[in-house]
Amino acid sequence: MRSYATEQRSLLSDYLSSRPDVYLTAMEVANALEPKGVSRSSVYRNLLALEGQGQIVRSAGPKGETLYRFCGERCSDHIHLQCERCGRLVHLDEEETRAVAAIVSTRDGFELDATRTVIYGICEDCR
Amino acid sequence: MRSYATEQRSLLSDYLSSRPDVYLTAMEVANALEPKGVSRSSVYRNLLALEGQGQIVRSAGPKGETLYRFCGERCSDHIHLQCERCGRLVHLDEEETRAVAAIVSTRDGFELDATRTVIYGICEDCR
DNA sequence: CTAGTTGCAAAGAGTTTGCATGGCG
DNA sequence: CGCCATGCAAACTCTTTGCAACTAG
Repeated sequence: MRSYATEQRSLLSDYLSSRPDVYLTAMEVANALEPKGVSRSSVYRNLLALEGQGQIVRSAGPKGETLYRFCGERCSDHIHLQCERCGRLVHLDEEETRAVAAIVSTRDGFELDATRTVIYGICEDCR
Repeated sequence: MRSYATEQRSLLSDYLSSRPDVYLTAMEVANALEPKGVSRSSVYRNLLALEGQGQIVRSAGPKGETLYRFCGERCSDHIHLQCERCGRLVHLDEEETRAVAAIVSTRDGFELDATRTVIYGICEDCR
């Protein structure tokens, strides 16, 4: 099953990649693209597809809202921190990520999934 | 505003505390307690209340489902690991948690929120 | 008594799906 | 052309809310 390069897909990709490091709800994306002629269902269908391809990461906010974040290739190899107050996202570097991985591996040989893990806290500016 | 000790609340607390370290959806809880005579709305209302009191932690699964987990007092001082495959929950000890906190604090003075943070990965048994 | 709590049913929010139309290749 | 993708609207799921009846203190 091949896949077609449609106008809507390209608009969606453009929008997401223009907002890296920001967690967006499907609704925000849909509202942003609706004026450009992308239907709600296409947004949902394509967000799912992009998630399957690993181009965006699906996660969830403290209240359970589903959130999507554009994910450059290079984001799969490190953990992210997120400030619970301002939402700022910080990318740990590979060395820091390895250090965390080392800690968790001492427990049941736990193998860290950096893609899915987000460490929450409060950044200095928000304190 | 004081609070009444009702039959429904006690059933809910009993049920939750009998299942520590397990993430439950509100629906699972509601289905389990419905036969005992607790209505769905009471389950939702009391889960919210318990979350406010810090007795349970609300989080979200990979697909965005809202999950609740009973949280003994002692769980607020350390991070949890969760296996993405079997769902097993591992409690890091305070020393390990401090080590992670130290790593993230080098970034923007980021102050770890151990209550909300869950590190995902795959446990040894599941590999 | 009297304020907090419950159950029900209806309303809401967010997401998914069926189907006919349209567009990429 | 053939197949995939789109748009629309209806269907769905999960959660919240209004209101009258109920109950703990």
